[in-house]
Parts: sequence; C-alpha cells; structure tokens
Amino acid sequence: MDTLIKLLREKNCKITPQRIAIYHALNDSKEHPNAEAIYKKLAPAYPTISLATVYKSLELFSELGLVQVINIGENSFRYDSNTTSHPHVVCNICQRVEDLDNEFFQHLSERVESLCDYKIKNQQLCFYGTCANCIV
Amino acid sequence: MDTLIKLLREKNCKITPQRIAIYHALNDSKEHPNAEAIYKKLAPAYPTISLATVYKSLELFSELGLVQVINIGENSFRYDSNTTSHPHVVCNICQRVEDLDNEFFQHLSERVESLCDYKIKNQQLCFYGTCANCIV
DNA sequence: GTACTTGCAAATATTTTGCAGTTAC
DNA sequence: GTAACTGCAAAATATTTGCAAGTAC
Repeated sequence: MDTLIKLLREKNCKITPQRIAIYHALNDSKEHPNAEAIYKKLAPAYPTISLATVYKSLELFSELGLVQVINIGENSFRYDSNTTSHPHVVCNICQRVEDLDNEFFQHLSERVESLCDYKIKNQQLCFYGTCANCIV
Repeated sequence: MDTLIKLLREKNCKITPQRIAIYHALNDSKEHPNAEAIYKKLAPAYPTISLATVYKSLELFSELGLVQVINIGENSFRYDSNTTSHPHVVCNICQRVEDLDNEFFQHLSERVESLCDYKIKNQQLCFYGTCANCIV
C-alpha cells in the first residue's frame, strides 16, 4: 500500500491520484489483469483517465520493482503486484490465472545453470490445464 | 522433413512450395524465429511470399502439432519445430533463445497438480540470464 | 474443375510516442 | 515556478481477415 508512496517519493516521482488508483486496482485484484482490464476497472471512478497513462504507470511500477510483467501466451501482457518469483497456473477454458507458491520451484535455476553456460537471473514458469471449476 | 508432407496429405491440406519453405526455414534454424524473421529469411528466394501466408502457415502447423508457439515475454510470438515440452533459456543481453533438454523438467506438472486443483496439460518454462558469450 | 491457398490490402489489437495543457510539490 | 505527469491523438508494431486471383491435385 504505502510501499508505493514511499518508493515514488524516494525516486522523486510525483504521487498522483492516477498512479495510486492503478496500483491499488492491481494490488486488490487476484486476476492478473492486463492494461485494458485495469483501465476498464478504473473508468467509472476516473472517467478521464487514459489508457496511455495506465501503460506509462505500469511501466514505471515495473522499473521500480513494484509489479512484475507476465505473459501467458496471449497477445497482451498481464501484471502481478506479487513480485516474488512464483509459477502461474492458467486454465485453458476460463483463462483464469492463479499463483503458485512453493519453495521447490525457486531452486530450478541452479539446475538450469548446471545444464548450460548461462548465469540465470530469473524465471517464468507457466503451467496450462483445466481448473477445478472447468472440469465437468 | 517429410513428416510435413505426410501430415499435410493426411489432413487433406495442399502441399505448397510456401508451406514447405516456411517449415524448412523453421526446422533448419536454432534461433526460434518469429513470423517476421521467417518472412525475411525467405524473402530473397521467395520474393512474392507474403507475411500473411507465413502467419497462416504457422497457425496451421501449430494446429497439426508440427510446431510449438513460444513466448519469452516479447511482444511477438516465436516458433519452435521441436514440439516436445522443454525449457527455454533466454539471454537478456543478446536475446538468444536456447533449448534445454532434460527429463527432470518433465515431471514438474505432477508437483503442480499436487499443489492445486488443476489438471495440467502442458507447461512453458523460461529461464532468463546471461549467456556464456555475453558474460564479460 | 474445384476446393484450397496465396498475396494483397484493409482491419484489428496492443502498446508507444509526441506534445500541449495540467498538476504535484 | 518548474519539472514531471496526464490525456489526447497519432504512430508504431504485431497479427488477423476478406477476397479476388492463382494453384495443387
């Protein structure tokens, strides 16, 4: 919450109602929304907000390490205010995206490094299937 | 190679020079090219080929299970004629994408299923870091 | 011969950019 | 007061679609 305010202040970025609204919209959501979805969610309360501002704010948040960008193979990017490295599970039917928290997956990069000559910095793990609601 | 011909014939799809060229361009490459890159690679030898044809062919190949679509967090899709489930390693500096083949990663989906209520069908594992050439 | 395919051009979708006006501080 | 930010419109980028002409079989 106030991580945002603190970090914006530290980095000499202006604290604007738009940035606060965009960050809160993302942080309050478990849906891993894309820019368009955040924009539509805010439109009723912020009728003059623009999609460009949403994009610009999300890019800033991403640079500040406040959000992570995820791509589940759609043609748009989704955002997650949980910036820890964690796998995502995607339902092929309802497109729901859920977080998976497990320390087990944190150590995969070590195994990757033992298999190739890369120095691994981060990872994106995405599992696709059918969620409990969509299994008939 | 002739998997393509055989499969197109089986599915009553026409065997055209464009489809053959596009599949071979992908299959001969280790670069995990996107549609644009394949198009540019073919342009000298096939001056009248169109980008739309490249997209349509790649979509067909993907439906036929001849190629897999991968997304490494760019704003375009890349293609891989290796259709087995395998992790990719991406160099953050030179954007090189390499395959990693190791049975260990095949069994992650079982662990995911034990952690959530999804029936997992496939997975996309992407590790980001610095390749041997780019480590100075 | 005919159904499928190609290639063009136009449409659509997503994201970025330029810039004039506005706002945080 | 000023540098940063917003919101609009236009541009850039990636992908899809409609359709007339061409091609595989």
